[in-house]
Amino acid sequence: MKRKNAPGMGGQSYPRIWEAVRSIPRGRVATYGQIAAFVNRPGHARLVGYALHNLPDGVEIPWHRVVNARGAISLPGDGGRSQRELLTHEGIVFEKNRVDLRHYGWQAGRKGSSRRR
DNA sequence: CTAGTGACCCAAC
DNA sequence: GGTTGGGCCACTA
Repeated sequence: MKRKNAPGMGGQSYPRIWEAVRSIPRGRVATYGQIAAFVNRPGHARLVGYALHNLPDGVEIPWHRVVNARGAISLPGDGGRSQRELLTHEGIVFEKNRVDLRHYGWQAGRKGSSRRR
């Protein structure tokens, strides 16, 4: 099948992901899976990571509000530390390099039922 | 088209 | 509780 594998075109999914991330309210965090689902791409959490890595500069995107399913920062190196600082500044409470998705997670509002392992 | 990679996720040891 | 491995699929060269 003729696939448009032309270089430079890349994924149009990126803008969508950026918009979703931009939709994250302050004081809240979203997981890669959540964003992936938001753009109608269930299971493609990696794509979100790709998009964030290819983040365009000049646009205000709260990428620091995006964490992995465990509520931890995946970005290694300095970026991770910066992200923690930013989130803490937003009012997010970090528990040993982890945030409580029950309270800070986007769409968090689940009662009681804990879904973990 | 093939091959390699990855800001992930989950199950198992 | 942390560590290892495999899988998934999109994107790049």
